[in-house]
Amino acid sequence: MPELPEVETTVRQIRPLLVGQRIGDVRVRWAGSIVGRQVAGLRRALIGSRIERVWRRGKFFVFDLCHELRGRSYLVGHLRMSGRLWIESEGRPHDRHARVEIVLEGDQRLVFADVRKFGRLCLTQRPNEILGCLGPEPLTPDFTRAWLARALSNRRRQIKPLLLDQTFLAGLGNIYTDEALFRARIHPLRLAHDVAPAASQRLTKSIRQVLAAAIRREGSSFDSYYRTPEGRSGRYQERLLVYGRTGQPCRRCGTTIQRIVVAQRGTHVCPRCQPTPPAGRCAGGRG
DNA sequence: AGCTACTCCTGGTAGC
DNA sequence: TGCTACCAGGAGTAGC
Repeated sequence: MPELPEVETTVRQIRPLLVGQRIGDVRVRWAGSIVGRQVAGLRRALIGSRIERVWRRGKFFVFDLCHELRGRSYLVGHLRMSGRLWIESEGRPHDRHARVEIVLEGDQRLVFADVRKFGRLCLTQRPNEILGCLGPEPLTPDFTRAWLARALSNRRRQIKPLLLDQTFLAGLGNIYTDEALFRARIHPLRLAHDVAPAASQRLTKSIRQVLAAAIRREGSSFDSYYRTPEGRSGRYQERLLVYGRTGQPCRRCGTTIQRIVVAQRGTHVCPRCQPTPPAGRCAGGRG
């Protein structure tokens, strides 16, 4: 599932092919991919616009657009579970999961494909209405040990659902949350305010490390859905320490990796490296 | 504030 | 082989 590393990889690969291009046409093959199903409005705004910038915030990708008559607008998108972006020749037969196609100059098109149809595109003049509520970016200087320690101390909430909350920290999903918690030796059910200072420091570092390493390997192709825009599988799944390793030995201590459910999400833990919080030090969920 | 349950979806797979 | 049933999961929302 696309998380920060997969979206970053996607943006890096499509950016050089998109910036400076003018949009010639837009084909919406499934209106549900457009927020509010405003297909006509989306087409009107996009056709004739030039793509000025392609960037990422959390798991969102953003195209800054400029139209000679209509001025500036922003296409903000989210890949959710199974969304993909790539650029291909207009001559190719369309992919059966293509939901939106944006026709560019030079006989090329940008394809937004999405098997499970959870992904969304939103055209807006005010991207901050979508992006403004996101927490800090974990790979920028505002994400520090001091910030995380203070933010955790304020929250009475299980650490895993907190890390998945995009308004708390932007970009982590199920895979990299499990990986970061394992590396920091924190059980996912531990209450945020109960994470020890040393563990909080390890967590800051492990979040940065796991995301940076995953970007270097172009993300994780854990299921068959994620491919880079250039058509390759990610290579970080080979490095995963707990995610998807239920029943296999922990790479650190050899104990069998367990799968539990936390906040309705499949969650992978090493019961020895990530000891279960004592009773009263974790809320709700089962171990 | 923070929990659970439900919704949106399809492809893959288990069971018969 | 072919059918049904169920599951995964990011994020939004409702209800408690």
